[in-house]
Amino acid sequence: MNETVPRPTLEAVAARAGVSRATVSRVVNGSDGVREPLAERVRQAVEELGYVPNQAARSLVTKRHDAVAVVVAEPETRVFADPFFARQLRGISKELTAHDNQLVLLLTEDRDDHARVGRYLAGGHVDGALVISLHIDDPLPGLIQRAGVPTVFGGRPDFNGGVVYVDSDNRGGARDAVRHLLGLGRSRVAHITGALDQTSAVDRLDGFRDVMTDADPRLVVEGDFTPAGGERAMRELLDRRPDLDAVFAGNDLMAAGALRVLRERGRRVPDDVAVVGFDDMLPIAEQTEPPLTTVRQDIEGMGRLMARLLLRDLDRTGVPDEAVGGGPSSVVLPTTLIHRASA
Amino acid sequence: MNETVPRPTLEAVAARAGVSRATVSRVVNGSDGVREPLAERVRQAVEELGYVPNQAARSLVTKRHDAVAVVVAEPETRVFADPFFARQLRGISKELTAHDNQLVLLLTEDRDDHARVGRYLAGGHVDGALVISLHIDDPLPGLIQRAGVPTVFGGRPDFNGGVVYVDSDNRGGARDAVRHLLGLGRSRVAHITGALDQTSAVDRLDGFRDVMTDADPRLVVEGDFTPAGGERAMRELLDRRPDLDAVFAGNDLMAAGALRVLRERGRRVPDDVAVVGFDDMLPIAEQTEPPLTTVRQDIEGMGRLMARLLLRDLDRTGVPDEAVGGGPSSVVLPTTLIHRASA
DNA sequence: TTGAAAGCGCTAACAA
DNA sequence: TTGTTAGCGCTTTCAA
Repeated sequence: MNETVPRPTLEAVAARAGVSRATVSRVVNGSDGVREPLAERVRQAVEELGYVPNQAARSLVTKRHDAVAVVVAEPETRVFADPFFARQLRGISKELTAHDNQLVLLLTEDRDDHARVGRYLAGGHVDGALVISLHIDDPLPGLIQRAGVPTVFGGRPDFNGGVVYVDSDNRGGARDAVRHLLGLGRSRVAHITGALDQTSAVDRLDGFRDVMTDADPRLVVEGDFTPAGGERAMRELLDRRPDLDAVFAGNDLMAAGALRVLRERGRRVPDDVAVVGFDDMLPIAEQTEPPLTTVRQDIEGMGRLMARLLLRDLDRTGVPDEAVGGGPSSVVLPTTLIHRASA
Repeated sequence: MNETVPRPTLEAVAARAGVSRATVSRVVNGSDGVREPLAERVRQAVEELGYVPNQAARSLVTKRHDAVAVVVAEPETRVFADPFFARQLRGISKELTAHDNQLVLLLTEDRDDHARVGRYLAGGHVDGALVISLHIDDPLPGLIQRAGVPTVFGGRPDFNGGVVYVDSDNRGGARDAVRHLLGLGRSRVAHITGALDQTSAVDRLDGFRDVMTDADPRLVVEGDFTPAGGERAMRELLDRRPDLDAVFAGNDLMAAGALRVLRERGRRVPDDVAVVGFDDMLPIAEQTEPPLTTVRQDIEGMGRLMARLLLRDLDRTGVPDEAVGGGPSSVVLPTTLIHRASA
């Protein structure tokens, strides 16, 4: 099972084709300036020998790796249950693949992993980093900054400073959701927040408060983005304010949990209680009972955009940021309210 | 945002510590044979300069990368909805991390990606590969074999040949599930299979048939491992054989879908129809209504074991397999029936 | 125990 | 257009 056959080198190809290493290198890298008959001979030699360039040697001189680290800063087990992560990853992967970049996945389980990640990024294995699912007060951004690696964050970080991030308009989306509920004639609108150590949850809560300026504090319960958390929160809300007539949940998973509790308690949705979620996570949002009205955000698109911004930045090799207008800037993507049966 | 500061090299550290490059290299790599005072001086220089070894240069000479590719051969969107993937990945990541190996993730979206993956593996970027979620007739194993990269598969491949894999005892687990249903006095036991282009689904079906040797073919419907597929299959089963009194679903997600349909059709679980799943995917299996009796497999453990087998193989550098007993061999992990309320 | 020197496989000036 | 040559930063004999 061990690899034993030594791979052919540029040298070997050159010898076989009867040219110099430089010529082979040119052909292999698609730079022009090699006359066709020669190029063809080289290609044939490459083919015959099954030559594949040694990436380490190439990186050593080019200082490029065509690889990007994706750091998933999720110390909780949420990453298991929440398809959000997989979807964003898929978007990132697609975009990186389309530009021939490799994805090096760095999963950080706990704080100990941070040092390892910092070391890895500082080690110059990758050209850049994408950080998703960052939590408030996470030391990761500091480490990354110190490592000096170009980075794009998924979701607004909890500090300011010239970092680039891609996020959805969480606050605006939340406002839309709540306004929709008010438009339905509801007045006692509750909110189940996400985990408040993430800015997305904080921003959605802020959006809720923007509209419900004088909401009873008992109408807001902190959840954790999981279905179980949604159930727990819903129970608490019903206990505190049995007269509530609408719920805005911080994501669809929690909304699904809330729907279960409402059914269990005999409340009809949307007649007694209208429910709006966030994400439009399919197929979940379509399959709840009743199907969920929710705020759509394009999770895969966010992933793709993150990768695109990073790659664009990486391509401007050597050109100082000032010369091209300050580098890439953060993007906040719009959300859309999707009307289904729950509100 | 672009990296501009050149990293310090071994040379720089050597100069600062007043020693040769060789000595620095020895200290950095923890090989003994450097006297303490000198070693200390080197360590200090490393610290002051913030030196981190250049992995490309190191790989060029050692031919090691301390990186492993994880190939997810999932062309469907199932990877989004099914936590199976994330869980196995987490196990792999933990084990690799514990041994200071990096995880390079290769997501293959469609057949076109195969060539890319083959090229990557052949390119000698990684020391080995882990392949999960392989489908029957997938050309990937062939490509990988040609690339000559040590590989461990997650799940039994659909061909024989000296490949190493880690799998659960799908067939045995299925038998346990069906026998449990029979033990409950059920006789008209149906089976919702997984996607039959994966050996895990085939093996579970075989296990079902081992016990239900003369089952009505109408009691078997092909599903696809998704909740929606479970619903569809359950509807079809009820239409075909309204008198069925038990269902063994190929995984918990489908079981959850089946439970929804049973409730919708007014069948009580387990009174009218007993249901058993597969995976013990938490929290799903615990939160269905009623909680799911299911066959547990240790998904994360499988991931960890795959990584361990690969790394063990990798460590035997240069030693021919014959000398150490034929290399690692495949492992089939036992399953456990978990009793909850659904059967 | 330490250092000098060769060379891993490649790219990129520079020359021809 | 093609070839020659000098490294990229590191490990690893081999000598001292």
